[in-house]
Amino acid sequence: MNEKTSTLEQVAREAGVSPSTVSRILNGTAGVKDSKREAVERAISKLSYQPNKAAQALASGRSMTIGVLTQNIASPFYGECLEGIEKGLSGTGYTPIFANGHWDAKEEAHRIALLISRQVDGLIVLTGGVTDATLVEHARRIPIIVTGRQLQAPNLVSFWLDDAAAAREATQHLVSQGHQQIAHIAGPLDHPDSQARLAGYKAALQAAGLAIDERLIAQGDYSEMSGVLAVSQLLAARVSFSAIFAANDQMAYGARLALYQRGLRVPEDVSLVGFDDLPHSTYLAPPLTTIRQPTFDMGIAAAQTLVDMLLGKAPEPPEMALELVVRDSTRRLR
Amino acid sequence: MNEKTSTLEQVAREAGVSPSTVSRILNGTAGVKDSKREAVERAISKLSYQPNKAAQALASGRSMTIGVLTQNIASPFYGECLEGIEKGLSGTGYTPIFANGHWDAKEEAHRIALLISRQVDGLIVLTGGVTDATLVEHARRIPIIVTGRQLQAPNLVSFWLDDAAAAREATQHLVSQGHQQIAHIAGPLDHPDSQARLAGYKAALQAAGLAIDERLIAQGDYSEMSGVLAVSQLLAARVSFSAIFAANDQMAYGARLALYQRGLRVPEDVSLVGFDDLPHSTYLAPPLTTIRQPTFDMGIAAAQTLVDMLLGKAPEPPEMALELVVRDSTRRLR
DNA sequence: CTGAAAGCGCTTACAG
DNA sequence: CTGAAAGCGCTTACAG
Repeated sequence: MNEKTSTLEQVAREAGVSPSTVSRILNGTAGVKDSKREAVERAISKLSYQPNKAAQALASGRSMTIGVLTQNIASPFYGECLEGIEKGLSGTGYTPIFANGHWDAKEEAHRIALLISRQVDGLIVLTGGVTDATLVEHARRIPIIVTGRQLQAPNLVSFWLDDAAAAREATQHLVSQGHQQIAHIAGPLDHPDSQARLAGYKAALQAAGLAIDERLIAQGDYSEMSGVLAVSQLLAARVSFSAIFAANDQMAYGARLALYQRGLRVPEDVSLVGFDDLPHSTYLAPPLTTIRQPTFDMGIAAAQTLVDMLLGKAPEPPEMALELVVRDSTRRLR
Repeated sequence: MNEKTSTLEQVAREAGVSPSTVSRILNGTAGVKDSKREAVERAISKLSYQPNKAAQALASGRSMTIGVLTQNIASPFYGECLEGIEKGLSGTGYTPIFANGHWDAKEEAHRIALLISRQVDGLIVLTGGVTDATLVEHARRIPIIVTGRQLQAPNLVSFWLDDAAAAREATQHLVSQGHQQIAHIAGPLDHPDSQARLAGYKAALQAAGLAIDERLIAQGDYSEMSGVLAVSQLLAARVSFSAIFAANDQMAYGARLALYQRGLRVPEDVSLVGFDDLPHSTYLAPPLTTIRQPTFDMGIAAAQTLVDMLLGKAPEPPEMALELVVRDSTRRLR
């Protein structure tokens, strides 16, 4: 064990050329006589040479890596987006490096600093609580894409979606089906998107001339378990409702289980709407009506936009939107 | 934009000491007079200095990173394990770097080579089709942990669980509830674990003196959709069954939806068992009886064992086992 | 306890 | 088209 790997210098010696030439062949910089190229390629495969990325990064000043800050790699919500980023980066020469912020602004700032000390050439920040100021500061050194907020700054592009409008549309969908008693399971209120979804819910009720009853608003934290508890809370309040709009799919899953355990059928007794359209939502029984987030496409777009910036091109972030997907968990009130 | 970061040399100048001293303070190597330490620490925070990891890796020969090869970061199955690895590594100074193999042996080998060229100090390989020989070869240079196979080699530790025994237990559970017509939804048969689970299913039937009816074995590919299709296929075969054992939870989810769509209740009409115990399975309606994989714990163990190897300690991989978790999707046949 | 110096494995102006 | 040389930002024997 602990064998040494071969170096560029050994390849050069083996091929009878200078290290500079090997480097140029490796990087496709400048033309090189065919005979030498072949000799070098033979030497490379003979020694099964792999360039040392750390040395390349140090010498060139570019690591060819992109830092990606998520909150929680294991969450189904981020998974889709990471796949998109990987896809968007494939073929560009850049490799993603993932880090977890764990929904903690301090931790996020720390992880970003760590990514930067790893010499990432660009940064993709997926939501989170790190301050705008921190991002703007980092953008002075490397290009940044950030999702889930609106932020204007040089060398930084933000992707933002209108959560309030989508929440309003989701609620409006229930209203249009004749529901008048519509409960809401809110997400953590320190998340801007939870606030927006709650606001959209209220706006839709008001627009329909329906009263907002605080007893029909339960507080969750985006976890499945909190969806279960929210339904208990709602039922305990003894204000009847025929529909629930949950601020994310995971809480909708929890709500669905809680209803099931109490013998309440979806959608016969209670219509249910989620938010996110996680991959699993199609497979819920019944399939869940929800707001589709373009997470995968956003991952692709984030990657491509960042690469454009790295290449000095003007970034052209595509338009993306949230959309209501009607499936079987909602039905007209009879 | 493109500001320069500060370097160790600048810190040294600012603090009025030599670069060597700054380096020693950074690494805790050798003692240093308090007055100098303070001066250096002041300089570091004044310049908000962050060491360049690429340079550190090059100079020291250690990158303090661990390569982690998964098949699919976005899958709920790997997510848990990655969380475990992150947790097991936290506080050790090592950072994980994730790569996706996409269930393609060629791609896996390529990703591993890429991780190694990134100078990772160790490797964790989560299942996959890369050959034993490739792993053994790489283990000559860096320590490796591999899951999902039994492999003996120097500088390499493998974690293996007895899928066949667990599948047998799952099936036996159904038998003990009086089920005699038990269907199986198999996983992709080029996966060793799918084969083992199928074998365990058959073994349990034989042990119970029940016939193996090939019409009750449907072929899936571990995806939810294939679970949906498998149920169609099973139903089309017109051989009655009162229970289904799916080779993974995702296919069980698909099966659950397909049964729902046909008006078949779980567990009243059909009992359902999965395999994996994904986080979501607790929230299925009804909560799914399944085989629990210690994915999170395995992630922790993989990380700790690898760090032990890196520290020159004798690795002591803990014992881990699969276990049946009985929830509400199975019931005694009446 | 501390510094000067060599070296890690590359890239890239600079010459030719 | 190609090579010699300097340099990227660190670490670490080697001296003292």
